[in-house]
Formats: sequence, structure tokens, C-alpha cells
Amino acid sequence: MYALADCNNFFVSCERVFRPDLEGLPVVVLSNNDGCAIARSNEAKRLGIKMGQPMFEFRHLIESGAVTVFSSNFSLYGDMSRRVQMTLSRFAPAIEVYSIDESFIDLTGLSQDTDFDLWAKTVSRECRRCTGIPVSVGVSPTKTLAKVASKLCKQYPATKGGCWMHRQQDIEKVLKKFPLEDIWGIGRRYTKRFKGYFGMNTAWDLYTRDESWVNAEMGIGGVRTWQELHGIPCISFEDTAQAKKQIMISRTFAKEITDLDELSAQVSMFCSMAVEKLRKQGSCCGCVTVFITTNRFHTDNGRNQFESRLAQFLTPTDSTLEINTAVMHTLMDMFRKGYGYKRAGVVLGDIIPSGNVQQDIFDNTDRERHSRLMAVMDSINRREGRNTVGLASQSLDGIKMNREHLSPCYTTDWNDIITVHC
DNA sequence: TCTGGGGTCCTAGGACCC
DNA sequence: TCTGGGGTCCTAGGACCC
Repeated sequence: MYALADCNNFFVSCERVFRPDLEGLPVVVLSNNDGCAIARSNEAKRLGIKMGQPMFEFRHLIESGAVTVFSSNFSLYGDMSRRVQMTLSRFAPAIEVYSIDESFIDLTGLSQDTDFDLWAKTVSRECRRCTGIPVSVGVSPTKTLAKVASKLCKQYPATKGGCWMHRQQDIEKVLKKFPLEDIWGIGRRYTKRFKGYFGMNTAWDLYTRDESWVNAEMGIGGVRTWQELHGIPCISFEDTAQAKKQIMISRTFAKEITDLDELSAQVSMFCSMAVEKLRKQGSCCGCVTVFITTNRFHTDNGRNQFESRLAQFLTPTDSTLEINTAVMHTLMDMFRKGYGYKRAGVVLGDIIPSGNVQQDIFDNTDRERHSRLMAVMDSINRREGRNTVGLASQSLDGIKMNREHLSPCYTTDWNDIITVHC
């Protein structure tokens, strides 16, 4: 058996923990730059606000006070996520953190005669009690079915946040009503094709197809989903975090940037952030890609550009100094005067474990020295906060973003700690 | 006027090897 | 005119996830 613990409307729930007055009211969390909706309370969904919808399209609701909005506060969400994970780990031998708001739990270690329905309800209740976050816990024989079960919990309050879906007749009953597009592994393309061409609408319509049909239409990934729906586990459980094969930092800017120095300062900062992540997972990278782009929504001015360039390293590296030098050269090479850049990013690739780096006989970089310096920088930044020390080329005042509706960092910044009056 | 930021896996086709 | 059989690696593009 597997369980999926899924936090309900996670970012909104995080904000509500510290703003209980917003319980039961429409709340939306916005993307970086306050661009579009990335989390909505049930009440906001009912008002018709869509996932990914640009804020200006529902600005009237904000101005009239019908909806409360927050800029995204990822330090808060990350910390709340960690708390939920800690609570979950009290109830299970192994958990797989799948995303910031979802964790799978492998229940094979638990006794055969456990009442998993009661177990799920207990886990949900304890998460709420310990963290303030409402969590839906679905239990089923496969990960895909556990996802279905956790959605049921959100739909039916009578489940009290937890349900165990395992009897064949129950699974059938649920799949017959479960929307095709809500299945894990069925995205927009397949939904459109299956609905339009084949008149399929529910999970049951996929379940009852032949495996060979699924293979022909969707390939091996689809077959896995199909088998999982049939109760055959195909998606493995990963209880240790896998090293990333690619690390990207990119941002959309509040305003278009036309000045090379200003753009360099931002990109240099992205580079530092990316390489810090690289070192944190104990890896080196063999190449770095830099990209810059003008506003993709302005297509009529003839000044549109998406440029990207790749720089390779003879010896894979994790030194911010070395990678930043390459990034700055690459950027200067691409930059065109007269263009307004709206977004930029740095992508590290060819990532390998630091221990596997092949030395280059002609390499004359003092790697030992770089690595001591990086270790010191990392430890200072960990202790004193991000960007306490950095490269001179980096932006000093952070990333140029709009965050007009930012909530305080209640749990990660001493200056923002909550005040209780009594 | 205003439109996010990360990731993964699979497949097909071409280049190349023996 | 006839034109093998088996591989690997790389890349681009398409699909998906949160």
C-alpha cells in the first residue's frame, strides 16, 4: 500500500495559518512579480479564478475587496513544507518528498491488519494539529490510485481528510466518476485528443481500453499509468532525493532591462544561486547555458529576441568564480543594445558527482583554493542569510521583482516573528 | 499597462562504429 | 542490378509533473 499526503491549496493554507481571519474567504497567492494566480482557496476557485490566470484579469475582484491576494513567499512555504514532512515521518518508516506540497509514503513496513482508513484520518488530523495545514491522505495499492484517493478526500468532507481505497468494487465505482484529466500522467494534450477523438471522459474509459491500445497511443509512460490504475505498481518509490541532472535559476523582471550592467548584475546573481544549489547536492557541472529574452507578449515591435548560449568546461566545476566568468562572457556576447530584456536565466548541465571529476592534464586552475573559498562563502551565507557575501558582479539589492502583497517570513526571520498581545 | 519557475522522461532520427 | 546486421550516442521535440 502507498499513501499520498497532499496539502490542500498549500500556499494559501500557509498564509492562512498566520491569518486565521481569512479562513472561509477567497484567497489567492500570486506568482513571482505578482503575475498570475498559482494557488487559490476553494472560495477563490468558486469565484472563477483559474490556475495561472493573470492578475490583471481579476484585479476588479481584488480592488473591490472580494479577494485577498499574497505575493509568493517561498521561504515561508518551504519551512511549512518541512514541518509537514516532519509530522508525516512520525507515522511511517519511509517517505518520498515528491514536491513542496506532496509526499508519498510506503506502507509496506506496517502490519497487514492495520486499518489504513483510520491511519489516514489520524495522519491528516495530526498534520493539521501540528502545523495548521489541512492535508488529504489517500491510501491505495499504487501511487496513481493513492493520488485518486487523496482527491476524494478533498471532494468529500465526510472522509475527514483520509481514505483507504482498495476493494475492487470501490475502485471501479470511483474511476467511473473520476475525470480523465485528473489522472496523474494525463496532461492537456492527451485529454484533448482522448476526449475529442475517442469520446473518453472518465478514468474508467481509460481503464477499460486494451493495454496495446494504450501502448500505441501513449507509449511506455501511458502503459505504466494504465497498469497503476489496474492496481499493478509500476512507479517506484524513491525515499532518497535524487541528485538533479539540471539546475536552473531564471526570473522575469518587473521592468524591461536595457542596460548591460544592470542585466549582468541580475544574471550573475542567478549564477551564484544556481551554483550554490549545485554544491549543496555535492555535484559539479560540465556546462552552463545562459539565456535572455525580450517580452514574449509583445510580438509586434520587431525587437523580439530569445537568445541562448552554452559554455563548456574542460574540467567539470562547482566554483562560482569560474562559472560566473563564463556566464559573464557569454552574456556580453549575446547582449544587443536597444533591446529591452524581460527575462533571463542560467542553466547548469552535464552534472556529475564531485567525486567523479576527471582531471585535465593542462588544467592550471587552483581548484583546492576555489573550493576552500566556496566552503567559507556557503557557511557564512547559511548562517547569516542569503547573499551576505557574494561576487562583486552580483546585484546587491536582490532580484528586481514586484512583490506588493508579500506576507512576513513568520517562521524564518527573527524580525518577522509573530507578536502575540495578551 | 499587467502574463511564473522550476523539473523529468521518452521517442525518433541521424551520425557513427564494427 | 544487387546493397547486412547489430550496436551506441546525441539531439530535438513532445509529453508530463508540481
